[in-house]
Formats: sequence, C-alpha cells, structure tokens
Amino acid sequence: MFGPGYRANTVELVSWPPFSSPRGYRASIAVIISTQSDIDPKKINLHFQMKRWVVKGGEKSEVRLQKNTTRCYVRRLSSWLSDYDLLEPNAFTTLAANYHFENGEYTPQWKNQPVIKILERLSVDIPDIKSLLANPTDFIETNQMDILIPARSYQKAGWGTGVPFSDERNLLEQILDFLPSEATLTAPWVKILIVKELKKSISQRFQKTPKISKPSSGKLPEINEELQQFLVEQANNINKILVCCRTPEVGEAIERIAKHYFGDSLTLEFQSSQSLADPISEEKSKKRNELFPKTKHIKEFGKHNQPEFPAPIIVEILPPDHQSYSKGQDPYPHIKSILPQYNLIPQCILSSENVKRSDEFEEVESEDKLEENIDNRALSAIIDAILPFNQDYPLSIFEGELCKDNTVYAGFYVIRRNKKTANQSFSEPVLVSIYENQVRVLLPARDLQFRSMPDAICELARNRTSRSDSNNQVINNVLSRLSDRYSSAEDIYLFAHAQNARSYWTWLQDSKFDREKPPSRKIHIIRIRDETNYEAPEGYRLTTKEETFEEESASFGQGIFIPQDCNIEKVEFTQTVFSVAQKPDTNKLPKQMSRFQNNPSRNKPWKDQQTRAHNILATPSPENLKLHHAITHHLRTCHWWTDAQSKYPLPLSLAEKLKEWCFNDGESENTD
DNA sequence: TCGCTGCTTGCCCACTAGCA
DNA sequence: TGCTAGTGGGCAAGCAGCGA
Repeated sequence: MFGPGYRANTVELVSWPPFSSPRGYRASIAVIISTQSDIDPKKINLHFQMKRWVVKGGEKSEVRLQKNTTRCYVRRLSSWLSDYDLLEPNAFTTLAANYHFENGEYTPQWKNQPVIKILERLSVDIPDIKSLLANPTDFIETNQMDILIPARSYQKAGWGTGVPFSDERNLLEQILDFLPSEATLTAPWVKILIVKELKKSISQRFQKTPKISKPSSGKLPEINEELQQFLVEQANNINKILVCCRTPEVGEAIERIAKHYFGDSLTLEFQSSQSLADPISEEKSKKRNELFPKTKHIKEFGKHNQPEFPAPIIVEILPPDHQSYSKGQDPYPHIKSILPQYNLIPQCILSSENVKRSDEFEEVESEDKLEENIDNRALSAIIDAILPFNQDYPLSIFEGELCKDNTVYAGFYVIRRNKKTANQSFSEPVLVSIYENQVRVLLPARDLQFRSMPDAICELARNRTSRSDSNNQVINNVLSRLSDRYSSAEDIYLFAHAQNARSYWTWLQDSKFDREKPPSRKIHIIRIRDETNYEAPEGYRLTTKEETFEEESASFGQGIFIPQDCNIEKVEFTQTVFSVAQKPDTNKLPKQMSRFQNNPSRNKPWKDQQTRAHNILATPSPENLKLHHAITHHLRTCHWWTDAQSKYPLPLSLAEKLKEWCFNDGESENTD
C-alpha cells in the first residue's frame, strides 16, 4: 500500500497486512524508492524500514503517544467520499496526534485540526483517540478503518528497528520477480583495497591518538602517563578556564575531572555570577513596539571579565525545561552568541539542580541520574571548551621539528541562519585549513586573512556584515589565497559538503561542474555527500569476494567502495566512491537477525553503517585516485576527542563546528 | 562473581516540516 | 524549491536483575 509521501522525490510503500508475532505484536515493512542519477547507468534505490505498530501489552491501561507528535497511519476500507466506492484501498493517510495541556491535565487529541475538519465535512467519522489508545488492537485489520500507531525506537514492539541486509536481499529478489526482465539487482560494491604503498603512505602521514576512557559508575578511569601527556598537549594554548557555576556540585566535578585528566596543567578560575545563567526576561523596546530579550547582564559580565585574548569559559545553566524558565527564555543561545563578543568562548554544562517537571508524560529525570553522570558531563564540557583552542592538532606525524607530511587539508562550509534565528538571514562561508598541524580559519566574505580558530569565533560573533563580493568572487579568492599561502605544500586537499555548499559554490552541482575547467589547477577538490535527500546510495558491501549474506557479514563491511561495474584502474577521477564508516566495536550484534524468521535476535535493533559519497571534482594528479580517496576516508577517523568514526573528514567537521561555536540564535536589541 | 539480558538515558546523527 | 531547525531515531554505555 502507498504510504504518505514525505518528499517529492520519493515514494513510500508499506506492506499489508501487517505480520504478527506469536505474542500479538504487529509490524510492516516499508520501502522508500528514490533515484540515483550521478552513477552511470542510472540506478533506483530502495530503502527498507521496519514499521512497528504499537499494540497494548499486558494489563496496562492504555498505550501512550510519543513525546511530541505521533503520525498515525490510517487505512479506510470504504471511500473517503461516501457516494463513491473504491474496490480496495491502496493507500495510507496519516493523522497527527499529540497531547493537549489544559487545566493542569494532559489529554490526547488529533492534532491536525484542518484535516479533521475536512474529514468531518466528508462525513468521515474519525474514532475517538482515547478509545484508540485504550484498545489499539481493535483498530488493526478491521472492516471499517484501521489506525496504526508507529512505535518509537526504545519501545518493545516484537521486532527491532532496521532491516538487516540478508532480509533486504531476500525482499529485493522477491520484488524483482514483479519487475520487467530488464531490471537487475546491482551487485555488491567492491572494496578498494588499501595495500602496501598506499597503506604505508597513510600510516607515515597520520598520528594515532590515545583512547580517552570515560568516567563510569562514579569511578574515574586510570589515566596513564601517555594519555595525560596527550591531553595536556591539546590544552597547551590555554592559560586558564573561567568557570561560572550555580551549584557547588558542578564546580567540584569540573575541578575533580580537570585534575584527574589534565593533572596540574589546567588552571580553573571560579567566578561566582549566579545571574549570568538566569532565565532571560523580555521587555518592550523604546523605539519599536516589540518585545526583546533583556541581555544586559550577560553583556556586563562580558565587559567586566573580558580577557585580552580569547579564552574559554564554562557556564553552568539549568536544563531548558527547568521550572524557572517558564517565566523567561533559556539563556543558552544568548550566552553562546554574546560572550564571544567579549573574547569569552563559552561552553555550557547542565545544572544538577532537581528537575521538577509538570509534564506527566515526560520521562522524569531524577536528581540522582544527573548526579551520577556529572563526571561525564564535566569531562565533555572541558574537552569542548579546549577544542577551539587546540591549535596544534594531533594529525600529521612530526619527527622532531620536521613535519613528515607536506600536505594541506582544508574544509569549506557555509554557515546559514534564517529570519527565525537571527535578526537578518545570512550566509557566511568559512574555510578551515590544517597544515603541519596548525589549524587556521579563513572568513573569505570578510577578508583574506588566516586567523586562529578562537579569533575567528570572536570575529564572527562581533561583526555580521559581509562584503558585497559575488559568491563566485569569494570562491575564487578562497582558492587563490589557499594556493598562495601554502605554495610550498606538495598537495592541497579541499573538502566541500555538497548539500551544504553547492547553492553558494554552484560549480559543485552536477549540472554546473566541468571537469575540463577546474577552478584551480593546484588543489584537489573533493565533494562529500551524505544521506540527506537520499543522495548517498543504498547498497551493501561485502568484505569477502564471495557474495554471501549469511550471518550478516555484509553489515560489518567498512572502508571505501565502488560499484561493481567500475574498474578502479580505468575509471574517470570523477567517479563516485563510497566511504563506509566502521561499526563501533561495542555494537557486536548477533549474526542471525532476520525479521522474518522466528529467532531470538529478531527484536534487536539493526543499523546500516554511515555511508558517504565522495567525488573528486578536480585534481592535479588523477592517477593517484586511490590515495586521494584513502586520505578522505581516513580523515573520518582523525577526531581525537572521540573514538568513533565521524560524519566528515576532519577539516570539514571543524568547519561545521564553527557554526556551533558561534552564531547561536537569539540576537537582542542593542541597548548600549 | 561473572556473564547475559533488558531497560534507561545521553548524545549524536538523520529526516523532514515548514519557513524564506 | 532550497535550506534550516526541530523532531525523530539509533548507538553506546551504565545499571539492575537473574541464573549459573
């Protein structure tokens, strides 16, 4: 049956009738169809999903809706128009439901009132939501109207989330039977093996960083000398961290963790300013008749504590749903956007104050829970606070004073805000480069000066006017400035995120790009696409040569892959290559996870690895295609602050982080 | 005491509604 | 129609309970 189409370029199909487990759980398989045009020959992607329907379990009085909006799937056996009968319904529609708060009570309701009104005019009776929630099974496979409530990931629903590759393959083979004989399944992607010279080249370039063990069960892990030395080096640009706490617990935790992980090398300076993180009240503007947030106290704090050079500050704030915020706004975005104007780069940590929630449908977070993980929160606050100051990034290998890697790695990202989150919408291109482990930032819409990361953050917070150069001119400036500044470097890699940057840098679009006319003859330009809009293809990859789906071996593939009909030795340098992240070690899932066979692991969640698509759009050395892709893939693993493989190559991650480190929403009227 | 399982939660990433 | 931000979804990891 057709499901609700969420996007113009996709179609969703949902299996019917839902299959049921011996215990009475119900589930369907959904297939989302999208097209892939950048790989020749053109391909159709099928994305599978588990639709797990909530049924009442045991003696519980009723099932609960999700936290915010629940989109229930509705299937009606007779036509929506009473005088016109359909033989067989072939589509679902959705009705949104949520909780409505009135007189101190939460009641479930159908949310989408216009739809309800239309249905009323069509004389369609929508059942009362309370009876649906009290007896959901009464609304599955009826002869009137079926209403199905999708389960959240954490809910037990008889099946786990995700469809494993073996099942996908099985389903694809069945689907193929219905298609014309010309339709074929694509073969597994072929792994590009990184061997000998290539492997050597990677291992001789890049450092390995130690794993940072986290505190657990209230105990701090043992920090060996090597790890402590490493952490101290990452913080060596910091004289001190200003800490502004509301409660002694948080202050003590930060002190304890700083001492434990960084020894005596981090100086903490405690500042008591309770009011800094108070809820923000609103007041009427004198000039215009509008409400604006009162942020004078944050500005005054900045003025009084402004250091000569940018410095980190950790600010304790209350959770956004704390009761005292009901009287005012969450100060977090204001702290984030105002303090860097005064050379203070803030990192926030949540209070341990008891959270009393009036919402009975929320999971209640007890004080105990927040107490328990305070060490973890303190560690991530400290790491995030020092991260922008980490100017000597542990990436390339040094031998004494000499860097063995004469390569520049750069990432291009466009920070955007709309009217909702800034007084005026804007696009701000940023470029982050790493050369001989030195991190530098270019704000090309402003000037062509390479800044340190903290300087760039403060500059972005202070001043939002851009030069009026055309986007094209800005891009040309970036490319020529990059080649000039690093003229002695052997290679320059520039990573750009397609979905983010291509409206600014139109050359990145498939239709505008011309391989014969690269914008630079010196720089390797690599375009990265992620799953947004289904732009990275669905696919499976096998680590072995034999095609086998037994024991889910395909789920554990990782590395770089190309479609099987490509020959890596002969392909164009612009060929799309897939980078597949490693599944985390701890994710040791059982091998047999089929959703269709009644096996004990059927209810475990399953997830595909993160896939990215790379294209090299320009390169002075097309013959080194494999090396360029191997480097791009390897840079996903070079984020010292986390063990996991990350979304993007390192310089692109740092460029994206700039957005988080500054420009948080909430600008206020200038009252100075 | 250890290993296994299920449950919970923080955090991060992905998806898509709704804005511009 | 493209982009953003809010919401949804999933992984990691802690913890409790249970049985060997």
